[in-house]
Amino acid sequence: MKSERPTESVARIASMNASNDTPRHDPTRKRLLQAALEIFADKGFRDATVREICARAEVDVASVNYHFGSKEALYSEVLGFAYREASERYPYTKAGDKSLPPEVRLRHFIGNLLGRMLDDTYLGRHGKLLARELADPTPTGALDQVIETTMKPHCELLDGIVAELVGPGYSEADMHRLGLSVVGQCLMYYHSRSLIDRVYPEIIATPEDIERTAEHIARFSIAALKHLHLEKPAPHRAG
Amino acid sequence: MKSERPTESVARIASMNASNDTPRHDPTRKRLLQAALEIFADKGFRDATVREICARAEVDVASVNYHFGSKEALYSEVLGFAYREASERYPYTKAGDKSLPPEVRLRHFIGNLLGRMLDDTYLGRHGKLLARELADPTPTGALDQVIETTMKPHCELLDGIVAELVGPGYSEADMHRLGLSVVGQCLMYYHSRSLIDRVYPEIIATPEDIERTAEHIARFSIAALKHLHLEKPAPHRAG
DNA sequence: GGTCAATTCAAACGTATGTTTGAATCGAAG
DNA sequence: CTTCGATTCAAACATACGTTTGAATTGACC
Repeated sequence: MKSERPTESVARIASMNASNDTPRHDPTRKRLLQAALEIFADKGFRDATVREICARAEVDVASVNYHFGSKEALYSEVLGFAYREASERYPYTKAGDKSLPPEVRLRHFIGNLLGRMLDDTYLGRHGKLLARELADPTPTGALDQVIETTMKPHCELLDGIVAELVGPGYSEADMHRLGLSVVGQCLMYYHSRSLIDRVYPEIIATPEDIERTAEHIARFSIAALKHLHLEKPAPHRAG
Repeated sequence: MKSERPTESVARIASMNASNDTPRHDPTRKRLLQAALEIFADKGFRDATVREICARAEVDVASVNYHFGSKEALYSEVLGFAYREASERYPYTKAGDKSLPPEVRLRHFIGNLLGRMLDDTYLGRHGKLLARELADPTPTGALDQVIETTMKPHCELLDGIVAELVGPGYSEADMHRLGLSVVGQCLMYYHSRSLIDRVYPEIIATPEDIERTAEHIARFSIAALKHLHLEKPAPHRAG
């Protein structure tokens, strides 16, 4: 038996999205968003409980239903919020600045992306939440919107940089594979952190190590892109 | 109030591990392992339920406790089983054959690793389960053993190939970063599958596409490794 | 056939969790 | 001060889920 309240809350969320984040003074809601971001990033959607989020936000468990309508709707809201905040903390303006050489732009892109994954301050949670959602999308359907509105433009930005570095003569699919080869090197530092911490803990142990890693990824990628034409595809393999 | 049964089951599991997989005719247990592998790979540890696993295996829910002691112990067993089976399906013998050139060996390594991630037949679940565990380790502690006994040797194998291709003059940490740059390109095809399917679905849509992707990763990596010495590290960045 | 250990079974148990409910409280406006 | 909508609250609800329990069944051995 659903009361009328969730419908009202859902409508409120819809108007929030449509108005592109109208400023609101609503301390409870803000506290919930912040607490949820921390706990969802840490534990994922399934393991995070409404009770734990509300305890951290110091509000009553019914508040999630009142302000957001459901745990899922809260998660969707948090995901969008996370992406917007990560973009502020790690902006892509230099990567998008076409007056800079493509090598420099690529370095900025990689530094930003890796920073989001590995920043252990409170803002690193945004990147972590996104990486987690990519690896195991929640049934909320929130990922589709985030990909369309924000991640896709970043993929296109990277495709442009890659195209300048590698030169002409590659299919569209291969151009995409090139971009993914760059991005994959960064994302694995989140997705395979458990392996890295056990096998090679020294390489991202400190902020300096992280910077060295970003520089290494940039160097590896630039070397690959500039010299790809020298490596011929291998002959087709049987079976 | 714990009965004596779990202790007995745990001791049985320990002797299984110690004896290096003594052959056993135990249809219920086998059916549970197989069903659990499928469902754990698909849904992860938390979302998979004992009831669903038992339904698929067509056994009673108490069987998990009887044969394995707990859901966690079942998962640990499945993880080890998954890794052993994946190694049979995608062996690393050619990648480890030092009579072959390092380029060829790297191609085999990458083809194996990517195949595990993207094989949609029943055997692909092994790689998927491992990738999932890497991204979000379960509280079972099972990952430590799998990493020590099997994944670490594969990392070392790759480190050897990389060393031959890149030549001397790099620190140990940088050698590790190089290996990870290769592995990361493969792993992202699992971990970021949700993004790829939405943004660039065409690049791993068919088995032929997957092969092209493996070839691309090999080519990118070989180009990078062979020409890394031509790319100087960028100057230190402020802030 | 009887005995005994192993195995299976359905029901029960104890705990967890998202959601709902109706009352109480709060804050703004008249 | 009263009214009214918004918000918060604690308790309850309905469902889910890993685990336990004691009885029933099975299979091997004598």
